[in-house]
Amino acid sequence: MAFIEVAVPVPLRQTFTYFSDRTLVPGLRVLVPFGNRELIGVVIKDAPRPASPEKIKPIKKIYDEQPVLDGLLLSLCHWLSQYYHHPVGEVAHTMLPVLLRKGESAQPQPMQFYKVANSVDVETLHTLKRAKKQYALIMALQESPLELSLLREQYSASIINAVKEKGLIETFEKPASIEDKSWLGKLKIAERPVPDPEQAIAVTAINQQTGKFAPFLLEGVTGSGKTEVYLQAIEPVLQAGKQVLILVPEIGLTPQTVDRFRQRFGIEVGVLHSQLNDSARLRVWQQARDGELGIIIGTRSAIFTPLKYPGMLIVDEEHDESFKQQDGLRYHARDLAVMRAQESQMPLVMGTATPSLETLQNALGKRYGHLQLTRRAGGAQVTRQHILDIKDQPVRFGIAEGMLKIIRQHLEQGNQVLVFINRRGFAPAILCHHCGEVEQCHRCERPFTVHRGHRRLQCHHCGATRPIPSSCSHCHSPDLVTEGVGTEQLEQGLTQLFPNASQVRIDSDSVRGKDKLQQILQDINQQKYQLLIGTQILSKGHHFPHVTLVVVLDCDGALFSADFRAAEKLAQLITQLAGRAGRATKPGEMWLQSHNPAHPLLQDLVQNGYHHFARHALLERKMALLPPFQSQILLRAEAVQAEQAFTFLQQARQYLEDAQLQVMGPMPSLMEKRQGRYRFILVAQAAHRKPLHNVVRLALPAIAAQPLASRVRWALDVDPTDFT
DNA sequence: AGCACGCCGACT
DNA sequence: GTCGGCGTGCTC
Repeated sequence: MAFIEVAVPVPLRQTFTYFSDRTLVPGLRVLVPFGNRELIGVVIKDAPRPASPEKIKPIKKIYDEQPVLDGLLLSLCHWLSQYYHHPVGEVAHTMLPVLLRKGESAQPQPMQFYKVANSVDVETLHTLKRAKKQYALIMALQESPLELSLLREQYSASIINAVKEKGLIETFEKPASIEDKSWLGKLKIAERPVPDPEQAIAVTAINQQTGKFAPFLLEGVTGSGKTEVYLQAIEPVLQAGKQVLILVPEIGLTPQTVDRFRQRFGIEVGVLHSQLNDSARLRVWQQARDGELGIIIGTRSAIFTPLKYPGMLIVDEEHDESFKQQDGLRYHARDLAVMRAQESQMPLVMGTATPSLETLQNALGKRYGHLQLTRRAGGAQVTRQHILDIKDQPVRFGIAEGMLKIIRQHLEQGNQVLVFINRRGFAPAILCHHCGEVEQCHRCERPFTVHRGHRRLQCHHCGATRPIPSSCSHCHSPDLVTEGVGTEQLEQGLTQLFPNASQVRIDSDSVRGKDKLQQILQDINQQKYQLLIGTQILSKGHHFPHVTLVVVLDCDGALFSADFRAAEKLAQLITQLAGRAGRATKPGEMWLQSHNPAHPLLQDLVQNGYHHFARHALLERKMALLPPFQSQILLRAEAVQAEQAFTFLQQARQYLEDAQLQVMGPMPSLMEKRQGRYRFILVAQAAHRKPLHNVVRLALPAIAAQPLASRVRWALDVDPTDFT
């Protein structure tokens, strides 16, 4: 008889003890009775003899022979639970593919194949000469048998059924087997370009660290060939029979990206993206665990893929926000990559043209190796950036008069124009249309946020509020502006202003659906549209050779946002956008509309580029006592009755009072109300991670035990990136 | 989170 | 008289 500690998927910060007639290794899935239901939990370790053994229930079923969380992933699970202060059972659950959470086998499954029936001869084929598609299917199968799901992707159900009815094809099963490292035999390196000196230096630096924990920031301007560095850096890793895991942003996982890796090495690439179905996902997971895949490319959650032969980790577009999970276990895949690289003693390459300030600070502080690519391949020209002062200018639909003229010029030359609305982190600041002065909190020197509902300004740093003023505190002009324009308003306005230009809107609403985005992007590059209106999505990974003008409308919103990261995000966006437009023969220009053309961050960005901007922004963060120089933990609460959420945080605040911590709030979240619930946040920060986490760890049980804790929805967010 | 138990309002 | 509203208490 053995007592076993099991992590159960419930939001309780504890494990539960069960008994079993045999000892169980950590990481196995087991079925356990829990209250009046049964749950699938993960074995954590042997438990000591419990104080009250009569309460202990038996383990009902053991799912695995072999742990689904190996030693390294299990220790990552514990780390996650500690660091993100999240219930260990939920962490374990999040780390597993959906089907494994439901009790599916983790072993390779026999695969169903279709082949041409033995009875089929030339004559029967002849009868198909009018059924072209059926004929093609048979010919394809004659080439080689195909797997069920693969065949379904290429041929419609009616065609498959038709030939099946005629008895022309039959299924057979390929027994499950583990083809450990089978890819190694197929590995052959396609011809590769000669790296330029900077690329060569980067590749060499990375490869000198094989088998060691070695994080690198690969800071390379757009078009400088970061992917080529990845490709050449992983070459010896693969040749040594080790695996490479590559994380890419949500939107960056295109077939082209995958093809580039597949073609260079001639081996199958495991792909994990958000639209993949559960069984395909499980198969890649299993193949990676059993060493059957050399390269795995995936989005955020791919960081939990087990690797039998861990060789190297790559995080592409390291700065991308999609690496941070925004609900449940709010982990950051880039930070987890660092943990995994450390655990498995392997190099980690984080590549981007616009490093996050967190990573940049680590690189400047020599904790990460810092590799730079400053040269653009193929003589591509830099998009010239300008700032358009819109103080006192007539503005129509968010576009200044002067800007309209420039747009018209580009359209008349038959070029495409991209109008970009920056709504991210949009917190309406109030500023003077005459002098550009922004109303600020005197104590924090941070802009006030307008809260229309209460007709008040509020400082999102200290929580102070005051009424909305009627005139500018600097020049006394009554012409104060707050709100930016929405996409729809802009779209209507542009139709009115440029009736002859066909336009398309690209935001998360208009591109919902699997291939919609790819289709629109294709249409854009075939010049079916002249005016492109868009948000975030446009800045990621796609290239628009016919766009010669990029207009960014609301820069002020980001420069004076209550979200201190808004300026960094704006700079990343502008830089990424600038890299996407134009080409060698058709250089592009970019115009940024602002009431504050002299703003140092904006000036720095336009004149000296992101590289320079980021180093300045770091200095500002340091002076303002903000991340990455301070650690933050955010407590969110939401409730139908605003009062309840507010009071909950107010009470929670008491438990967080500590000399080493600064606690701010509670204050309304930037987006005060969502889905009928009022949302508030409380921010705790400290210069050092340790005391902050210690205080939170001690306070949590008390916070969770508050009567209001079960009445409001609340959650912790460690290292928050989003204050909406 | 779920799920049961428990105590007060408008229905067959 | 019962169905069901959601408050609160527990889960090895």
